[in-house]
Order: sequence, then structure tokens, then C-alpha cells
Amino acid sequence: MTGSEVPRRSDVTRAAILDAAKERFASDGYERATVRAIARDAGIDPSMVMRYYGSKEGLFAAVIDVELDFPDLSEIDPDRLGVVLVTHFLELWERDTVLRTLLRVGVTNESGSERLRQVFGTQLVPAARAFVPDPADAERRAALVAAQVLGMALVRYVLKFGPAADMSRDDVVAWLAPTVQRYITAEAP
Amino acid sequence: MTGSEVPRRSDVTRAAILDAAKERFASDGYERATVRAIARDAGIDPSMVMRYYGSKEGLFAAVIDVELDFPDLSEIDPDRLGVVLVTHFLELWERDTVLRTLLRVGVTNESGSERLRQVFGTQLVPAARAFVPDPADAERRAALVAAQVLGMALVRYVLKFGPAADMSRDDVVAWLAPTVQRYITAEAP
DNA sequence: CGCACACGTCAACAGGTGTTGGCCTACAGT
DNA sequence: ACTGTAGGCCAACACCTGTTGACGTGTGCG
Repeated sequence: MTGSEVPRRSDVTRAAILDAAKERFASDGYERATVRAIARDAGIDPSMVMRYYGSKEGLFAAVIDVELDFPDLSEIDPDRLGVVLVTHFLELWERDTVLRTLLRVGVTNESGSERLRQVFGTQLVPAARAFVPDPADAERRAALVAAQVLGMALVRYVLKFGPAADMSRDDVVAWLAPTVQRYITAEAP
Repeated sequence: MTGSEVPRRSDVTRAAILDAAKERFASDGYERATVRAIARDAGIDPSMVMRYYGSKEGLFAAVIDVELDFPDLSEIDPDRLGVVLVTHFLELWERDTVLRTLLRVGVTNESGSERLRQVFGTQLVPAARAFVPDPADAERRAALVAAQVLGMALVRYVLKFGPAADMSRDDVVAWLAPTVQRYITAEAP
């Protein structure tokens, strides 16, 4: 989308702002993450944020504008779909902060929830469509998977329910994979 | 907990504030719901909020201080546990706004997420303990159920994913009940 | 009736917010 | 080496926030 531009002298500052913003938005949500705090973390003046990202909303848009590289499912054994999907999501979730940010912010901020819907609409729904018995309800299947996966992320990474946060990654996969598998491949009840 | 006090002349105002607060917190979250907006909705002065609830945080505490009457599960057929639980949660969720409020707010506000943990710790865990094969992992089973139920609530009522919001109540039960049933009664994988 | 007090309003405060414009500085291109 | 300009800081803005205290007013009790 963004072709490689000429490198600018301010690139490191831009990156510092973006990094600090990712952190703050992820841990504080949209409203509590102040431009001043982000600037302080990045070691620069708040006005720099405005210069490079236009507004707080613009900065947030930059934070959530990331590619969530979905795994290639075309060669996968249909019976292992649940395991692959759950494993992938856990990894995605623990690798960087953007999904936590989206979940935290999507609950109160419209552009956050819009982006979340978009991610699941453009990534999860097509992925489901290839395996679902009846392509007509691929959206519903994907929504069920989203509910299960986002729910686990919510209790594990955001709300930090003790028992959910303490589960090993393998345990989460072992419990959730059959559910996800069923939501995608089982006949409608 | 709160014994019936002497009725006060200001009770209708108190109630108006509380109602407006429930609405605002549920739809806007904690930070965006301003004391001024709540007061305007209730048709009174912002200072009344402080007089009757001490602070914004105090008002919020009053909003989330509700009894979530959990169904009596002692006489239930263990095979119908999933159906009963999912049905109950759907009803609870659609009946009043408090759970939506908790979910919206729990994601950014500590006392919100604390209350959520408390609800699931004091209601769901004991309920699960009575049916789980090994009482030692009742907490884990309850967390799995919480993940599934909260996840569905999230996509259906908060994020408003189209396909999830459009599902009929019966469909949601039909899909989720087997999952919840398994999380509670199945042998550990 | 008179009076105390709960009820309610008004105006203001102190602090924090996103955002803006002016000014200095140091690097890059010629 | 000189200079235009991008990079950066400072101070201020207009606004909104939760919260407070002074000030009326009507109601219920003696």
C-alpha cells in the first residue's frame, strides 16, 4: 500500500512515536492514552505527534494499519483446521500488541471496532468459506470462531482471569481447537 | 446487602441519575460517559451526582452493584447444562444493560474488570464445581465457559458483527450449548 | 405558623486535554 | 561556506473534565 518513500531524517522519531503509541493504546485504551504521555515515552514534544500524524485519531489509525498475515490454509489437512487456527491466533496475539490494542479500543472507539470487523471480514470469512459445508453460512461460521477466539483473548490477555491466563498455550489449543473445528466443519445443528 | 432505608424525598432523583448512568456507561464506556451528560439525561445539575454518589467512580460502583441472579442448577439434568447456561446468559444479557456495561468498561477500567472477575469467580466457578469431573480444575473449566460466553456477547452486543448479531437466540444456543457442555463435563483433553 | 433541613441550582475552580503557531537549530545541497 | 529547509521545542490557545461551595427554596415536622 505505502510504496517505499525516500528515507527522511525524521524516520526514527516517527518510529519512536509509533512504538510508544502502540504500547500506550494497548495498555490504556484510546481515551486514557494521552498524546502527552505518548510523546513523553517517545522522548519528544507533543507537537511532533501532530506534525507527523495530524491528530490523535490519525496516530491511532497508523497504529492499527498493520497487515495481519494470515496463514496459508490451502494445503492444510481439513481435520487439523481447528488446531492450526487456534495456534495461529495465540501466536499472533502474543507476538505483538496490535490485536490487544484493537480489542481494548474496539470496545469504545468506532474506528477500532470497524477495523476489527474488517479484519475478520476480509481474513477469517474467506478462510472459513473454503472449508464450510455450505458456503452460504460462511459468515456465521466465521462469527462463531471469532466469538470463541476473541473471548479467550479477552479473558486471557485483557481481563486477565487467573485460570485463563495461567493455561499453557498447548492447553488452550487442546481445549479450543475442537470447538473451532466444529464451528467450521460440522453440519449445522 | 443494603437494608431497606427510610424512603427519602430524593429517591426519584437518585433513581433518575442511576438510570441515566446505566445507559451512558453501557453505550459510551467509562471515560466517554461524562458526569455532565448523565446529569443532563437525568434532568438535574451535575453537582447532584456528587452529592448522592460522591464521585464519578462512586456512581459507577453503584451502577455495577447489582445481583446477577444465577439460576438454580441443583435440580438440573447434567446433560442439559450447556443449554441452560447459554440460555440464561443470553437472557441476562438482553434483559438489562449491566453486563454490557461491565464488558465495555471492564476492558479499560480496573474496578470494572475486577467486578467481572468477581462475578465469574463467585457465580460461575461454584456452579461449575458441582458438575466438573475433577473439582480441582473447576476454575479452568469456568474460565473456558466465560471465554465462550463473553466472546459471543462481545461480537454480538458490543462489536456488533453482523452475522453474530443476526443469529436468532435459538441458533446461538444450538451452537454454543455443546461447547459449554463439553467445557464443563468432558474429560480433560 | 414557623423553622430546620433536605433538595436543588449556579457559578466557579483547578487541572488536564488535543491542538496551534512562532521560534530556534542543525543538517543537506549547491 | 552559505543558505534553505526540515526537524524540534516552547508557550499558549480554547475547551472540557470532575469537583466544590455558596446560595436560594419548598416541604414536612414541631
